Amino acid sequence: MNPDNAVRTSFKQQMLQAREEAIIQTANRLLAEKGFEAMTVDEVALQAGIAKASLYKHFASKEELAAAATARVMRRARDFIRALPEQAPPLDKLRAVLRWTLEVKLAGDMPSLPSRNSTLRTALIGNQDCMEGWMEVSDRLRAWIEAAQAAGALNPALPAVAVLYTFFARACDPALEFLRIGGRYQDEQIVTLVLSTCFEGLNAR
Amino acid sequence: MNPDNAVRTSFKQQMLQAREEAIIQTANRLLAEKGFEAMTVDEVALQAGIAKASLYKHFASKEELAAAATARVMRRARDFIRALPEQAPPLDKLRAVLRWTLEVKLAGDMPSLPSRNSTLRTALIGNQDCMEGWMEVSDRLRAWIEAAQAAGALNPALPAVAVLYTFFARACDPALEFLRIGGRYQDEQIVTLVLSTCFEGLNAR
DNA sequence: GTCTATATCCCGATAGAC
DNA sequence: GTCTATCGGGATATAGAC
Repeated sequence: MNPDNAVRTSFKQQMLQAREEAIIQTANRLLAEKGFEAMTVDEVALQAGIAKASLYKHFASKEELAAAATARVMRRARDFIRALPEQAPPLDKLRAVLRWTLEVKLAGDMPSLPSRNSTLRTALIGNQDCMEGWMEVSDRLRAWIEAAQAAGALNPALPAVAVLYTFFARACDPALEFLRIGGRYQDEQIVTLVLSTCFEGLNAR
Repeated sequence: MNPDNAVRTSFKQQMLQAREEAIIQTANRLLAEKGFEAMTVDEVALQAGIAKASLYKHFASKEELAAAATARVMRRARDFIRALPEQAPPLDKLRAVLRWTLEVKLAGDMPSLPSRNSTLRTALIGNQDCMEGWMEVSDRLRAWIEAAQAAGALNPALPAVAVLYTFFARACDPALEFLRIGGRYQDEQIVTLVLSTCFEGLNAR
């Protein structure tokens, strides 16, 4: 096997992977924009500059495509979490993760998936990348939550899992869109507001 | 015109209105269960025990049907708000409204409408009942929010509109479903947890 | 107004040539 | 693997009899 062959193969594979990444990015944006049900495979293919039949060579179904997009954002979250300084206070890290989440959502990059659709749930659970990312993210956040509670920074009366779910729920909080549509606040202010209401609550202190 | 005629007409109209209410209730439940896109008119008609063509005599489109369901829940919210004792502390009333909202959601009676679908948005804005209910609810809540802030009960640093949107957002908070699926908490505990995280925040006090 | 039956369209998925 | 062209199913909406 001559080297040219190897080079050409590698190049081809790189092109393929790049195209696949482009498809996933497009799907990701459309999922964020209109949700799983309203997103059509035609639109993804069109905006990705590829024929629909070609897309189906990469992903066996619309559900698998959405799962790939979900796995991607899970990987991004995992990487962000891993990159946080180990010795920082847990509460700071949790705030940083929530800030990151809100910024991704405001950037239009947070896929919004219905928790009700059963076929999609199956695809998400069946996707190993997706599940692994989710589990690592959950485990690390839960550990930080419990550490923050032990340190007296987070309310220890709340079950850790409830805090965790509260974080996840903020990833699809429509309050951000409401505030943006209102037009009175910049994205940075919106993030600060939601961070504040989430951690400090609505009550006066 | 003899009285019998009037009675019969009134009776017929009552029957019609009752049937229409049944249709809206069914749509409301399905909207809560699976959302606007996944809900089908066939299913609404089937579960309401009516032919689809008959349903379309009452509502010109799927969007108008969803708008009617939305108007209904808006009316219910308005009635609940009106019935609260005028002299109660604003914060108590706000907590009562949020509690009512969460209980309605847990009961499967809170229609979940995508904020992105443009045709649905048009129908909602075009529905006078829907808009009137929304405006009255918003106005009353905003007044209570500002009063609570003036009384030092709610954080005065938060814009009242941000607090308002936070309330509305809780009406479609997936954290409730997550907690229920987890199976470790009863509905009453879930309501208490979300109320606490919303008003007192996640931080220790 | 209610029904059965149907029109019409759109979408997910595939066939088959290249 | 990519394309054009198409299938098959299901959804919204309507026709027309009663």
